[in-house]
Amino acid sequence: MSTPENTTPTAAGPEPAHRYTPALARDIEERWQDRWSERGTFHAANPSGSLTDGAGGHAGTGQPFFIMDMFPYPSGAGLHVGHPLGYIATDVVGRFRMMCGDNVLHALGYDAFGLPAEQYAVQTGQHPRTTTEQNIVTMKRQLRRMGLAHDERRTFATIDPEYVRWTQWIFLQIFDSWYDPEHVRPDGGRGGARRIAELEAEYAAGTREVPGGVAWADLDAGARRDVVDAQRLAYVDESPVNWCPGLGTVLANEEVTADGRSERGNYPVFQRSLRQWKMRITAYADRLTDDLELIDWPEKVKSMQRNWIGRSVGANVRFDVVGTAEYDAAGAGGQVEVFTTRPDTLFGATFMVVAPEHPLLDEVPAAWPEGTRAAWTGGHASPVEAVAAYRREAAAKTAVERQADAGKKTGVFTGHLAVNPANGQAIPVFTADYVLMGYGTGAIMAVPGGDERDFAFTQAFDLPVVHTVEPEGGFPDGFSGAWTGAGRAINSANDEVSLNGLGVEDAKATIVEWLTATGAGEGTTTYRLRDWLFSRQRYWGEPFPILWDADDRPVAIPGELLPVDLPDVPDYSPRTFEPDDRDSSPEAPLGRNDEWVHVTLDLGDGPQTYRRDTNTMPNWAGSCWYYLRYLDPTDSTDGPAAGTAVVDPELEQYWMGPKHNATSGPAGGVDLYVGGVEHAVLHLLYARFWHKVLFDLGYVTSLEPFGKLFNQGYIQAYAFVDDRGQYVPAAEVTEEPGADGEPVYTWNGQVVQREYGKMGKSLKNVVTPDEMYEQYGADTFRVYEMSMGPLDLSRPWETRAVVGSQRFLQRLWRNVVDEETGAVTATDDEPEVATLRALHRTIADVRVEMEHMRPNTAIAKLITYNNHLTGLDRVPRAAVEPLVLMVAPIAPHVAEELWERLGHDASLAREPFPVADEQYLVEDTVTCVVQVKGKVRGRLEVAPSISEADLQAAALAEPNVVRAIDGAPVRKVIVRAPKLVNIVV
RNA sequence: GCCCCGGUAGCCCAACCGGCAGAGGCAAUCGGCUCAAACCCGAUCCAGUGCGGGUUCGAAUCCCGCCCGGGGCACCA
Repeated sequence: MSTPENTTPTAAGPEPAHRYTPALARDIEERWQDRWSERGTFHAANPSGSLTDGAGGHAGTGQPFFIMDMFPYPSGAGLHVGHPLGYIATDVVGRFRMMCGDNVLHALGYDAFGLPAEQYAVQTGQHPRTTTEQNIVTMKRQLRRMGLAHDERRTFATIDPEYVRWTQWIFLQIFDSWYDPEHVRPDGGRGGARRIAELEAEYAAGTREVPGGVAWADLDAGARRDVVDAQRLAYVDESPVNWCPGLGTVLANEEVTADGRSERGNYPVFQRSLRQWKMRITAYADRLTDDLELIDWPEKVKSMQRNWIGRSVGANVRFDVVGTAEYDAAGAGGQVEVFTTRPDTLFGATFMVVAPEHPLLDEVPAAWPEGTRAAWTGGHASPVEAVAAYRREAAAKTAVERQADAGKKTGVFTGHLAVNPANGQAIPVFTADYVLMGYGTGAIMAVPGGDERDFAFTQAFDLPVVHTVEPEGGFPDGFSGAWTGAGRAINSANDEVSLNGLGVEDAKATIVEWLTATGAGEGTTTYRLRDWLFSRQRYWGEPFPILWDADDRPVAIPGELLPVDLPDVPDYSPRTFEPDDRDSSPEAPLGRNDEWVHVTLDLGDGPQTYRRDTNTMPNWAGSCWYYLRYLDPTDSTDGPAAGTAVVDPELEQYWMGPKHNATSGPAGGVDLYVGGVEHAVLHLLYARFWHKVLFDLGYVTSLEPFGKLFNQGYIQAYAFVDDRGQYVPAAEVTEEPGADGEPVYTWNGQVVQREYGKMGKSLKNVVTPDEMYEQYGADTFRVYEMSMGPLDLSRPWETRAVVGSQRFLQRLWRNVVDEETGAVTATDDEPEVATLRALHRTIADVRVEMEHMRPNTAIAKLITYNNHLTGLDRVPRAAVEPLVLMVAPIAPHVAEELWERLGHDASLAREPFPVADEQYLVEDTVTCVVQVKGKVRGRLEVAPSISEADLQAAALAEPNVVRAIDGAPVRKVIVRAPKLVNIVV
């Protein structure tokens, strides 16, 4: 891309003194940015407390409108032009809503804990707080220069001690809660978080049964705590977790990709059994799924969340196993429980499959039972050998290999036989890696007649197939395989129950009823979602506000002792390992400061020695609740609730409560949340979970944190590679048409190839906002970003096209100001009717486009109208002032400047957005298109009110139309007065 | 393999409930301004809507089947 920029005035050029140049734009922009700050123009007014608007008033009659951008991460690399797209978009919406009279709350904080900040600090050899704070300063400067209408009093960073305090406070609320599935919530729903004290009280009173059936009174203090600790929403648990040696920390499932690597850094991840903190997000699985109905989010993101939660309704069925080591002919072997979504096909279960890790396989028969077929044994002499070999093989397979083998069915007979509870048949139990230990019960009943995978397995292992569902009208000719579609049950009856003839849904209900009655199973629901692994072994995160006592049980640090600050440690870089060193173990950097770790405190029963928890929270913690901080960044120090809760309830209700304004839904929440789709299941799921806990505990009234979500597209860029595959600076590449008409790209005389993708340092194609401010000014940059296309679409950056936006603003400037003298040229003449028509048409259209977040088409209409004014000899003030106001949300600095020069003292930030006058929207005449057989043959200028009959007559008389009909008989005439007539001959 | 989004001029993109394929911008060409050029001003050029069917008086738009690009999920019982 060649960028022969020549917009900078040079000494040689006779540049008019008052032209809207980048230099003048800079001057105007910086001046207005200062004024906005000084006047508090964008201070959002709370209904009470110290945060008032710029004039010192509390929230008035305007409806509250809360806009948010996804939390930026202050990266050391600085911004490129792709980053601000969403910020400009929200700014445009915010400024527009403000001009429509809303009380707009828009601020921006910084998500500053986490791996990249830590890695950047380690690289540069400085403390992460130092580099992070520097990065924030840089980013703030870059963003301020863009003219964003943020309330800067409400900014913060997650690393601020006052912020950490509340992150830890919320953790303690979650720690102090358990989930009661029977609890009736304020919103009428069933199931919710309750305080641990209530659980203890119910145990003590005997109104709730203690797990294990013991009596509360018989338990000592330690045992009681164990009972309670196991039920907390934040709990410590020893279980298989994702251990990533390359990062030196454990990771949540959401942070591991499908092929078993870390999302960040792409290192291998291993399953290790470790004692770690978890959050009981699974308790909220139903609500997290169901409440998606209540919010205005892209369907794509909703489906990704539904998919991730993976609710699946079915039944658990228990099969007796008769082949256990201590074989008992009476059937006293163990039982294996399977999960199935198709209990109606139980009669077709001709074998069972358990995951290689299934505990049933810890003991298998010493010899193959009678009836074992050759294909089942894998050539092994005994089940013991066969199973051991297969388990070894499966364990050695990486997630990637397992992935690649999907579809190929491997497995082996375990020697166990199980009894199908429906028909009493003994069926073989196989182990195969297509059954996963981590889902359902780790065991399935295999129904090859109704499941493709099970059928594929029978093809490799010589197993019988029984169909239990027959499609309407019988199986197709020559059908063999699994029938997964609708139909009626067949082959499904025993002495007590018959499904035959029933449809799938009725059959499910009938068999579940029978299973429940006989005790062989019951209806159940499973989820793909697992509890959220919440601890990390890194330095740069929030410490857990938890102490471990002498008995190694967790104790909450009292609220008044928060925040727990990060200790100084000799080395804050994490202990990392060879990425494939699966036997390594995590080591928390916080543990390196002994003085910090060991504390003596009096928590009510005399001074005791405690050991601090040395984990840190994942960086999702800070972004789980930051939207609440914007509402109440000062802890309402002067309000009645003064710092007793994470947010003043009055403020939460005003800004976020259900139906807090005309467009807010039943769940309430942020009115517009803009960000990339990459957080679809991480941040957005975690934040919803925390919000629901806070709801249950009575701290918030909104059911959901984000009422409306919008995913913006990405700004992409071209990159160029030479013959050796090296990237060359994109800005220095020139483009020429080649011999075949295709463009040829050259750099320093050599031909290079063009690629399309991200903007990045290593791709040598970064364009920064600072360059744009320098070459064009912030307003031009904003107009260009907004005019490139619809907000939700990704599109390529093209620096040389920016000049179009600059020309627009220059023409607008010239329509008000004389370039030579600087004098205001707008006249007090009454605009002509044609101009008024154009103006009011523009107002009406721009309003619609702005309300639907389509700044690209709004800008197109503004340009059209501006071009109309350019064509006039003299531009009337009454024609250009509304244009200045309409431009203001998009190019606010130049609009403010023109507004002031036009003689207005006050900022236009809260000036009412123009309203169209209906009388200029009706046209004198409209052009009616006359089609003959769908082809345009003539046009008529007619009155808008023309009747269908008159229009038809006029159309049939039009000379071109008469010629086109050419005497053929008219069969039909379609009239859509006043715009269209179609004549069919 | 399944699901979602997209495909309109050389490029980025408009086109509301099916009704004239073009709002805007970039590039290109020509003209005006200029000693000349840039800037600026004016004008022009350019596609029949990825492909094939269907419905309709009429399809970019609705339906069916493909192709291409982007994204998500992927042995989930």
